[in-house]
Amino acid sequence: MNVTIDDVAKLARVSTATVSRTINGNYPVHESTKKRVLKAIKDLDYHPNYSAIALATKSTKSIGVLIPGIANPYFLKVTEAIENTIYKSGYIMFLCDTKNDPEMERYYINNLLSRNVDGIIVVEGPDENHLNGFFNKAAEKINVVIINGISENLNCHHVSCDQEQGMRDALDYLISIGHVNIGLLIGNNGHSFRLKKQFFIKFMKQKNIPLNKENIICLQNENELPNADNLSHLLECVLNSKNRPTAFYVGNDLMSLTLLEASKLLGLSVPSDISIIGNDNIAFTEFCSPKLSTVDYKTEILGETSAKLLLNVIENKKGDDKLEKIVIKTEFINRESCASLK
Amino acid sequence: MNVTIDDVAKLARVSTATVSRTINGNYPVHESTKKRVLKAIKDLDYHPNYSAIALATKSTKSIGVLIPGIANPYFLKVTEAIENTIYKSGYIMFLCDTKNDPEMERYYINNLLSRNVDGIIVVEGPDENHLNGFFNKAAEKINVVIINGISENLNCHHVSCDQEQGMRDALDYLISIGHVNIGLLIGNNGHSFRLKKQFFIKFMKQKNIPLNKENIICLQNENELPNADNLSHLLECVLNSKNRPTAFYVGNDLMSLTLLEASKLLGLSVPSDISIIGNDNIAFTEFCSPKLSTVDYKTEILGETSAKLLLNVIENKKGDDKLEKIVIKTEFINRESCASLK
DNA sequence: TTGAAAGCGCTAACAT
DNA sequence: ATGTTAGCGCTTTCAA
Repeated sequence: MNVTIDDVAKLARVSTATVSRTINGNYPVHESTKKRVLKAIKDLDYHPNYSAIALATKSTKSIGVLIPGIANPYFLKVTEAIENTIYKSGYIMFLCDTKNDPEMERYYINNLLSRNVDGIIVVEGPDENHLNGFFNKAAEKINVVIINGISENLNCHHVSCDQEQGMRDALDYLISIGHVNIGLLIGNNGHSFRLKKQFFIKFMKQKNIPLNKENIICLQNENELPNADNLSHLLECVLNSKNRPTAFYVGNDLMSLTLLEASKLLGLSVPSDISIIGNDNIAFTEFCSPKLSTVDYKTEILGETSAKLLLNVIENKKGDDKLEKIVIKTEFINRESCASLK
Repeated sequence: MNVTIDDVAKLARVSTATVSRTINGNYPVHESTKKRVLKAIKDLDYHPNYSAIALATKSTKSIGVLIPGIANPYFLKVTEAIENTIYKSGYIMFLCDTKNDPEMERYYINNLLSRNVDGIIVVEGPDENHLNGFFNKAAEKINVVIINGISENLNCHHVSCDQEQGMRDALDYLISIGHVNIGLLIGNNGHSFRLKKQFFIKFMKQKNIPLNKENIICLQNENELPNADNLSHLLECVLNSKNRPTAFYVGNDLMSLTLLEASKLLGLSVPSDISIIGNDNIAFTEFCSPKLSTVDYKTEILGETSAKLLLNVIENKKGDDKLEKIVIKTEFINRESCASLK
C-alpha cells in the first residue's frame, strides 16, 4: 500500500493532526517536532492523497477548462495562458473538448462538478446552455468564468473581447481603401459570430452601404481546418457569384485560411482580387502567404485574466458575491491580405 | 450542502449500499427498488462525489497527459486523439505542459500520483527522467504509457513511431533527385532528435556521402514558432555558409517553418534554392507556400493507440504484467518543398 | 503545542 | 435481494 499520514505520524512519534498541521502550516507546531515530521515525510517519500483531502475539505486544487475544439489554435493559446497562470498556484487543469455540442458541455460540467473542481472556465462555445439557464444553475454550485459568451442575464463571471472595436477598425480600413462590396464570413455557433453579424449590419447601415444579404455567409464547422465541405460551400455560394465581394471580414482565422485556400482554387489572388481580414490572430496568419491581416484577440491576456479572476474568486469566497465582467481590448493588425481599390 | 448518497437512500427507503449497487450495477437489485432509487436520484439531482469514490476504490476515472509544449500542434493532435478515445469510456484528462523541463515533468507526475489518476501518458519530452530511472519508479505505482521516448531499460508501456522508416524514404528521395549536400536540423531535447541524428549519420555513411559536421544544426527551442532567436541562429550558422546544403531534413515541422522563414529572409527560394522535408505533418504544412513535404507521424493513430493501450491496462490489471511496445508506421508525404537538382 | 476522535461520501465484505 | 458497518486518508474541533 501507499504511505499515508499515519505512517508519517508513527515514524515521527506524533499524531496525524500534528503531521497535517506541519504540512499545511495553519496551526502552530513546535520547531523540533516540525523537523521530526518533515524528516519522516522525506524518509518515507510521503505524498498526501488528494482524494482524501478533497473529501475532507471540498477543495481539489483543480479547475476544468472547456473548449469547443482542440483543432482551433485560438482556443489552445487561451488554454496555454490559463495553464501558465494556474500551475504557479499549484492548480492543475482538466481539459475538456466539447466539440461545440451543448450536451457535451453539460456532460462535462456535471462531471467536473462531481469531481469537486474548484472552478470552471468555459471558452466560447454554443449558446444553448447560456439561454436555458444551465450555466446560471451551475454557477450556484461552483465558480465559473465564461469567456466570450452571452453576458446578459448571466450569473457567472465573464471575460470578453471588445468585439466591436477591432472589427470597426478593420471595416473602417477596408472602406478607407475603397471597398464597398464587403462580405462577412462567420460560423454557425456561438455568441461571437452573432455579435459580429449584428455589428456588421449596423456598421453598413451607418455607412449608408446597402446590405447584400448574400454577402453574409455561414460555415457549419467554424473550428476546422480547410476541408472539402467548407471549401465547396464557399466556392458555391460566394466566390463564384457575379457580384462577388471585393473584400471579406472573416469571423475566425481558421475560416480566413479556408477562404484563402478557396480563392487559390479559383485562381483568384489575395489581395489583388480579394482582400481578407481575419479574426483571432492565430500564429499561422503570420506565416502564410500572403500574411493575413486580422483582429488580434489578445489570447494571452484573455487566458491569463480569466485564470487570475477564477483563482481570486476561489481563494476569496468569503461570500462577497459581486460578479466580475471584464472586457479586453482588441487590435486590428494590418499585414498583407488587403489591397486598395483606388 | 450537496446531496449525498444518504439523502438518496433515505428518500428511496433503502440502505446506501443498495443505492451504490443500483448505480454501479455490480450486484443484483430488485427491479422495483431499482426504480425507486433511480427516481430518488433524479428527483434530488444527485451526482456522486468522485473524491469519495476515489478514496474508497482508488480509481478516479481520470488520466494525466504530459506534453512538452502546448504551442506545438503536433502534441495537440496527439492530445486530441487521446481525448477522443478516453471520454467515451467516461475518463477525463489532466493536461500538463512540462515545457520540456525534467523538473516540471517530475512535479506533474508526483502531483498526478497524489491525485490517484488511473494512468499517465507522456508524450515525448526530455531524456533525463528516462535515464535517471524516474519513469521506471513511477511505473511501479501507476500505469504509464510513453510516446516516442527511450524504450531501452524501460518498465513502462511504450508507443512509438517508426522513426527510421519515414526518414529513410525522405532521404532516399532527396538523393534520387540529385541532392548530396544535405543538412539536418534538429532540436536539443529528446530521444527523437537523437535517433534522427544517429540515423542520419548511419545513412550518409551507407550512401558513401562524406558527412559535413556543420550540416547538423541544433535549435534550442524546438517547440516554438519562428522567432528572432531561432531565426538568427539559423541565419548565422547555416544559410550564410558558403557550403550551404541544397536540402534539409528537419526534425519537426515547427522548425521547418522556421527554416522556411529564414530562407525567405535571405531571399532564398524554396524549393529552387533549398529543399525542405519536415517531420510530423502538422496542419500548417499543407497550407503554407510552398506546401511542405514532411514525414507523417500519424498523430491520430498514435494518440488513439496509446489511449486504448492505457485503458486496457487500467481495466485489466489482474497482475498480468507484460509490457507492451507498439510501433506505428510513418509515411513520407511529398508536397512542394523539394526540387530536383538534375 | 499536541492528541483524540468525529466526519467527509462512498464501497464492499459480511450477515441475513 | 438487502442492510450493517468498517474502512479509504485526510482535516478540524474539542480537550488537555
